[in-house]
Amino acid sequence: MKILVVDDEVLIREVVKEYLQFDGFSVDEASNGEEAVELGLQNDYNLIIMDIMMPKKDGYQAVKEIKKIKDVPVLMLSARGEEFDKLFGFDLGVDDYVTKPFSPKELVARVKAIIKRNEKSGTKLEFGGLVLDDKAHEVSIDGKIVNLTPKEYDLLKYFVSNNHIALSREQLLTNIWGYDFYGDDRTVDTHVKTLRHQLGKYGQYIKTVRKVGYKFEF
Amino acid sequence: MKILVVDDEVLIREVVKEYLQFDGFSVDEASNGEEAVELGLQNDYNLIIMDIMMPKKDGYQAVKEIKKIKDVPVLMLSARGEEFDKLFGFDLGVDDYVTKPFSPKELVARVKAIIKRNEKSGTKLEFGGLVLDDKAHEVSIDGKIVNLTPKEYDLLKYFVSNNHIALSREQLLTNIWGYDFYGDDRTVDTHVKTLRHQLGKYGQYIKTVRKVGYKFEF
DNA sequence: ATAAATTTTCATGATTTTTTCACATATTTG
DNA sequence: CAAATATGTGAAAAAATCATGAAAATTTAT
Repeated sequence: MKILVVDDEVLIREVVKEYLQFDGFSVDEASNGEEAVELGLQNDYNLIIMDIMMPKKDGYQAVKEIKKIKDVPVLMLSARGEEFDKLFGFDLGVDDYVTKPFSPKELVARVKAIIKRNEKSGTKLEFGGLVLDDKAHEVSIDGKIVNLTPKEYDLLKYFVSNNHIALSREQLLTNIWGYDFYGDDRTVDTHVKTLRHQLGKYGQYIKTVRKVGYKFEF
Repeated sequence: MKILVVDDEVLIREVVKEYLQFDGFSVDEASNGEEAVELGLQNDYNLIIMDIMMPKKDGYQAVKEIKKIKDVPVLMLSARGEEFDKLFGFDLGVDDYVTKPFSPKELVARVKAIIKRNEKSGTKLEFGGLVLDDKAHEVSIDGKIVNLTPKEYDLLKYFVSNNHIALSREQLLTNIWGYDFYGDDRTVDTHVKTLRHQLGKYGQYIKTVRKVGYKFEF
């Protein structure tokens, strides 16, 4: 769960960050609209918390530019007195807003509410930064999508859904390749090799179980 | 546009009602949870504004009972200090909340925001410059209307309403062509080809999921 | 009824993926 | 330690899958 906090006041950023991190969110910061657009387009955030009044590029403009390209939820921070109408009248597609000064607790509650609304029911298997989204048929490491071949994907899925369980080559073959696979046992080895390589630092979690096969252990 | 305002304090109801009516909403009132449930089930409201602390039946309970039967947007009113977590931790499906004391202007802004959200979801699906207006049965790219064939339209609609979800050819065939289609799987491929072509630079967002099918991913 | 538009089929070639296999490296056993 | 056994690796062969274009079939409009 990644959130981008955009505000020119470092103090506010820090407080918000702390609270969000306490609740398990990973937080990036930007101090103005330009930085926000840059980060917002580069990364996939679950939410962007955006101040309105900022130097270089204000919050309205930044949101507009990001939303043009990406569909990401936005919560606006506005100083009390700033026009609400401006926020909603203009079709920015803002999900929520909070007026300053705000209680961090309330902010976090709203953040959770937005994320919940936007959550596509989780068929996600997560192991640290390794995420397998079965619905999307997609694997990512530390937020970056890894392109796995179909077999690699199936293999990984089978591994992670059998965390801590040693799996024989035969078992892997019958369950992933199908009962009618008559090829070489060692085919598994090759796929484990490529999969380990694809998973980078998470490759080590596929452990070799000598004389038996392999197991995933996180 | 009909809104139900539920609060045991008549003064609050009156103020809220006045502001909403000024903005062209039609407003009903209820002074406790029981009345709220009754009215909520009888009428079709675009929104229910619900206080939490009330005699006879509290706001939580009332919302729960109404939501069980009907899918209607809800905005909760909570006294400052009441637990936010309770609202969101429990899966009530509340759309927003406002803490007392609130500025009527803010309340109205939030009301408009909720209604807008719920309207939008029915008719227009937007992904950057790609807009599918289901009411108009029309697709446009960067403001320019694209002439899609019926199948292309159906296919795109199914894709975008399943953003981030991998769809098998079979799934696409049964859901778009109908369960009684007995033709070739590969028909899908051809339509994806033409659709991609029609969508120009947005064609790339229909991704091939090897060995499975396709997915739209924006 | 004829023309136009749309949908479907299908064969082709390009591309990606899977498998095999030989050799390298590591571990266990006698 | 040496032999035996098991796994890691790279490259090449084999296989599978997809994009594409064109033609046939079907539906819709004129």
